[in-house]
Amino acid sequence: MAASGIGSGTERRRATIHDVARSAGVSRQTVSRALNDKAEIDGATKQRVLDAARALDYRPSRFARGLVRQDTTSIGLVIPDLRNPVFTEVASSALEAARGRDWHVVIYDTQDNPEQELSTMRVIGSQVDAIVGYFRQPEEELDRYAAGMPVVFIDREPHSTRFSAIRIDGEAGVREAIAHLVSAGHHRIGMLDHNRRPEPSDRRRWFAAATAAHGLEQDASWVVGADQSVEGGERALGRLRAAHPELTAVFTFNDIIAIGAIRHARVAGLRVPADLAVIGFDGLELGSIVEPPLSSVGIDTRRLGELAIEQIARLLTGAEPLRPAELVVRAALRLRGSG
Amino acid sequence: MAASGIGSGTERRRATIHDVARSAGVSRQTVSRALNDKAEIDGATKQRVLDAARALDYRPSRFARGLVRQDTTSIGLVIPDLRNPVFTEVASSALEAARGRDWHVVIYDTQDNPEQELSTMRVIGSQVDAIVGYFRQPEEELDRYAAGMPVVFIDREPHSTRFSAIRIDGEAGVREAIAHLVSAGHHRIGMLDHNRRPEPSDRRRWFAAATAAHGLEQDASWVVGADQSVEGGERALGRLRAAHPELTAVFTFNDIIAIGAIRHARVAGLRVPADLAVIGFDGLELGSIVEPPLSSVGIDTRRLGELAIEQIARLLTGAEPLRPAELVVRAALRLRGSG
DNA sequence: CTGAAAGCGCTAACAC
DNA sequence: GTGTTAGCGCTTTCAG
Repeated sequence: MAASGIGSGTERRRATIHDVARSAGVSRQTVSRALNDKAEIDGATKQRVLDAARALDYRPSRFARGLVRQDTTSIGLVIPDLRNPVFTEVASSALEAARGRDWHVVIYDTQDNPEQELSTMRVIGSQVDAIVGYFRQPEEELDRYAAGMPVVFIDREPHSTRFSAIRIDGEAGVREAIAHLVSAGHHRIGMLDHNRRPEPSDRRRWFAAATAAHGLEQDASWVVGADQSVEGGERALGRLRAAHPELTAVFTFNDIIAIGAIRHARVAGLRVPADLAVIGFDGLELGSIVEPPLSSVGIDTRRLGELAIEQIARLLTGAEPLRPAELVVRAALRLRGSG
Repeated sequence: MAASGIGSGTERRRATIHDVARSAGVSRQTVSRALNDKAEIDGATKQRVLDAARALDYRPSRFARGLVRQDTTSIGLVIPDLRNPVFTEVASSALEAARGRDWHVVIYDTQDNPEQELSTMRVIGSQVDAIVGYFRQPEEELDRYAAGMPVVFIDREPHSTRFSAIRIDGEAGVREAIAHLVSAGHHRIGMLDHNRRPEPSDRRRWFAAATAAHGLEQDASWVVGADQSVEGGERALGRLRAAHPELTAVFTFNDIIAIGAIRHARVAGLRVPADLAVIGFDGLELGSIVEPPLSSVGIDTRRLGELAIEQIARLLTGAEPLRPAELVVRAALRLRGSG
């Protein structure tokens, strides 16, 4: 009987601890002891058990094990689109924070489709202990599927206390950005917002407040919606410039859109930042590879991930949860060249 | 005896199906029926059970459920660095393919650290049914920790039949790239390889073969190693140009390094592709946001993900696994502007 | 339509 | 050192 599994038979049943015990001529707990490196076991028996286990291609059932030692926790991370660097950085940070607690992270990509948020919730519900991520569906809908599981939103304000949320506070950062632009002589500043509900975005509100504070011209025509993609930003800036040819600076909902804006500028023969200043939001590493490097109101994604995981931990253990005021990540202006 | 969760105390014990049954005054199986939407149950009883469950904040144990219905499968996806777009695209593709089979994907980021591959293997071993990902550790090491689990490598040639692998075949694509450069008049072509073992990389071998086929000058001085980052590419091109100022084109190990090369060129005042042509490898979406857009020998990451998942499926069910010759993704030249 | 019994695969107690 | 006895929480027979 060769070492590497039965392979040859047509039957497929995974060996259990029982099979190993029988094959090694010991009891099940002896097998368990050998496999889990317990102290109270004879060296020779242990080896015999290990050999038998290997011969049978035995692997313990994670379900049986999880059932009896109630320790492993895993959380679900729900992301709209893993190919979008905005979310990748957050995912990476959450992963890092989770590793620190020996948690497992099951990741779900909803493909930017709200319908999938619900199906994900349902399927995830029976696989993880808590959920953190981005959601667009109404809270009642999500709650229906979440079945009482702890849920932490990212970048979304919950209405009820049923959900926690990590809030991104970019008010001061956006104010900085606008102040910087104004001091550089810009008075015609537009914005490329996202183009989906809920509108207007917080970021737009911060923009409106900041421009108002400087007495800049302000009406809805200075803001246009953009798809969350480079092409989206490119097109949106086209529309904005059509409405306001006198534009000299633009603030965007996120860095991806900002990169689109820079590309539009280049195609249109505008120098950045001389003819058109561009400031994004998020502060992605990605921003440093475009030319000129993107200035941005950036957030600390590592802290964001850590906060989310910390809150989950509290929710899970029943410890005092962090209060909304503590669940905030503040953004700050990072000048890199484009604005 | 009672001993059940009083809920109001400081104790935290999750309600079980038993608690719900008692609270609703029915048996455990009736609860199970209500929760799983089975047919044979009275509407009123069902509602009563559901209410009780909600009141107790009951959620079924995934372990107990998994133990009895042996269906849910989850796989581990091991990635060196989720912030590196090279891996993000692959991860995203694997996720997509896994969703199609209702599999769960637990993702692990080894932070580019081979040590972590092993610890990840160990911790992952008891949490997933199979593993797919990038590894640098020797096979024997990995095998020691993988405990007989199916493992599929990405972009790595296994020595034994113990492991499967998805191979990236860029030979023809690199040949195309070099042919293109030569036909555009380039005869001094260098390469920025990666700088870690095993060296030389396949990509370097393909490069050597392709340049040799065109009778180009060829020795080790035309290839320099680079860190897998934009800065790495930037520095490496500096060294290459120092050795060969007459260089007019460069092929790189991957797109990230290529982007660094483009940046170096800009800083050095070289026009791309007029003074220096740059062709990367991978064909990332990312390449289209730099200026000029990056030409690259690209692979179909979706197909890569799908192949990996398909192979895992076969390994898991005992079906005939795909043969190495079928586990190949071929790369092809994608001209976009930089070369 | 509902309940009683049995067992999924494993480990934590306690025996010996 | 090793085996025996009990469950972990759930779903599946099979009776009623």
